[in-house]
Amino acid sequence: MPAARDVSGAARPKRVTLRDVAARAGVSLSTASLVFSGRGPVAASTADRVRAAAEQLSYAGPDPLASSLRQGRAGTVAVVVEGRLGDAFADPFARSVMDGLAGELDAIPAGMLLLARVPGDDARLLGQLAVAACDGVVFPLSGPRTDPAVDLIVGRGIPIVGAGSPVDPRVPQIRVDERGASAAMTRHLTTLGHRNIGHVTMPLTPGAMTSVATAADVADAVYGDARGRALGVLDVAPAARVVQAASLEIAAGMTAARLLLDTAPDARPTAVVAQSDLLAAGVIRAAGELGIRVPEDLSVTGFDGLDLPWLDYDLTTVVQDGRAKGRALGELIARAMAGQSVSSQAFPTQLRVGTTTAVARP
Amino acid sequence: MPAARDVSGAARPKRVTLRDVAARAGVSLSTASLVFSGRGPVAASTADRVRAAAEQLSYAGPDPLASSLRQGRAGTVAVVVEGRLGDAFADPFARSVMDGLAGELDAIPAGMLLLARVPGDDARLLGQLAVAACDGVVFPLSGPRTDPAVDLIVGRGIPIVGAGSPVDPRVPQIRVDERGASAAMTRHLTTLGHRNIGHVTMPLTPGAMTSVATAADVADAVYGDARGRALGVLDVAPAARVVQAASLEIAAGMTAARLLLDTAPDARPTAVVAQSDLLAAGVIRAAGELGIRVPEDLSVTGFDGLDLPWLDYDLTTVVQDGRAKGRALGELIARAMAGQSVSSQAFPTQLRVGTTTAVARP
DNA sequence: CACACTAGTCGAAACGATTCGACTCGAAAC
DNA sequence: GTTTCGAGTCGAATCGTTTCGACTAGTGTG
Repeated sequence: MPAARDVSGAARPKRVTLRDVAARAGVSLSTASLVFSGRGPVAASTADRVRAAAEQLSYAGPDPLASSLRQGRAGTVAVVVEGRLGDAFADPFARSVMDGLAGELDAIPAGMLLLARVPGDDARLLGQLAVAACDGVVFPLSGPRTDPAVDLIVGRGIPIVGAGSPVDPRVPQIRVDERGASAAMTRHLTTLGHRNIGHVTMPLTPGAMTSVATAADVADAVYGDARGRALGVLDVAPAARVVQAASLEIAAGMTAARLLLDTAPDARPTAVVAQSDLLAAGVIRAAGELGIRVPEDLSVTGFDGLDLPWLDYDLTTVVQDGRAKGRALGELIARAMAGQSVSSQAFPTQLRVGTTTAVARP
Repeated sequence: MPAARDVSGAARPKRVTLRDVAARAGVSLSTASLVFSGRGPVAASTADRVRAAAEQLSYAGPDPLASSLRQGRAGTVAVVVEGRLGDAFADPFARSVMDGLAGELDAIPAGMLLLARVPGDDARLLGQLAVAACDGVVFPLSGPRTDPAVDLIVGRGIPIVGAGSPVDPRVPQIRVDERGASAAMTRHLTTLGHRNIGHVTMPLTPGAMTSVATAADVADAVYGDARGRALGVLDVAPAARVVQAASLEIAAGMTAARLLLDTAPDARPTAVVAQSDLLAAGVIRAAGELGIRVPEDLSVTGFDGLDLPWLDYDLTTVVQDGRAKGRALGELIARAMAGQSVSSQAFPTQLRVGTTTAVARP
């Protein structure tokens, strides 16, 4: 057979395979395989000969694809993040979850295939999942409550785990009691005497714009954690005015906050529950620009428990350990991939009172 | 053959393959393959029969591993980030590069296999690269100037591209003139009359601690872009005092800045060149805490051109379009994977003067 | 009516490894 | 002296596709 030629016309030498190495070392293909996998008993002298042959032929080790096919495992876990990559990782909490998850995947060991659900192009994610070589799929971040990808992945016989979404009996979860934690936070504020409470939600639906949200909007929310947290607020403060932020960024929190705060002082909420720390930072910033003092005139709360050194406050927030959450997800998918049956687990949060909440002014 | 049984003892039905589908549809294996790949002429009626059979057997499409093996392409590109995942994405500029890169990989199309160079565990990355199924490797972020991984990857016959690192004739680059841009920035300051200039570098070596760096430290730096930027400063201001930050975070910039600023006012630099916008933000913050006014008492410059809405200044900085850089990297690896010969390209930057630099006080 | 051509289909040969069972051979056990 | 055993090695089957070349039947051309 002549050497293969690629489009550019350059001669491409035939690839060296384990067969070539075995031939050169004067052993059988199977023995050579045993040397590289270290799985069987091989005489030291034989092993050396094989390795020497590999060296001479500059054989770089067994082809991952062939190896994977034979072994029936891709050695890879698909991880789906919500939104474009640059946005998905803008949230420090998301980063800490991913960090913990990455550590566990390393330990399996498994590679991490990163897939993004680009807003407005759901088909792309489905297509990628259909052809992706992976042994498991993780949804580590808040995503849509229902997801057609689940059918597809289950159809391929691959285990899935999530962090609250997609909601499906076939998807074991590391589950945070968003609603309960959010209700507890709101109760903290009512206990301080706040009666007029505003709420800034994360986006309730993909492509959300900054807007006032009705109870129906909340109930119909696509994103499960935003929905849960909003419901928690409404459980305790049914009259709360709810504003949806357009993204998780500080600027979005500012914009949303203005909808609540830029009004007559006596109609203005005395407390704002934000669904994330970054949104809370935006609220505080917007308050500052409007001359509203925190916490004297306005109490502000967040969610996640981030370390925000540049914030001049110690934010009252709901602390969850993102890295631990990521690790828990990693352990869950590892067990599922090992064929063990796994079930959803509760993940703890803790209310931490800082300097951004105070008793309501009389 | 009896149904395979896994460790847990649960019966696992034999996997349905294209062969089963073909048999059920009453066509040959090759024809069935043609239906799914859409590569050959197939009668519409035949195609329908095959698809119907697939539906009935709940066949989810060709196995990616087998398909990849046969086609000789993994459909995946490995992307190496520096440091733990949570840290690597803490830098907004890194995120924008990754975002642009992800977009181009989608277009190839290719999956993105994310690998992290965890500090202190170089072996892990090597091991992962040795067994990872991928058609190309991208080093989109600043990494060590030399990297043993290059030999490994080249040995496997896989193309590599980078953004300035690793420095190796076999690695085409999207290259920024770090040194020139940094020198231009420093010249901006000397033109404003600054004579005593401080410099805050990104980590020069893995595991760096906050510390004063000598010219030799700079010359020996492991990380290429930190080295280039520092050399640029020293080109114009050879007497500049150089302090190395321990990370890319704001807090690290603050710590480093104190080493320069917490001193007698007449010995203190009148300008600080920081190697990134986030470090610059830390410098500004540290100055504020020390009662040093920016820009009246101290000019501060950054690098990258991030959008920092929470910073009360318009930072003087070197703007580079991270997303475009990521796209350029994606195009480069795409061409290399297509067998075309590719070569390094220059990537433009632009000096943008903001409100953090002013003429030196007399 | 012979001819070339195309659309449609198929069988068989890869792709590059892993793994199972069988075989050989010398050493230890009885 | 036979039997047993384990270490070491090997041949062959297998993983699930894609693709190449060959084949058939029908269609249009001369």
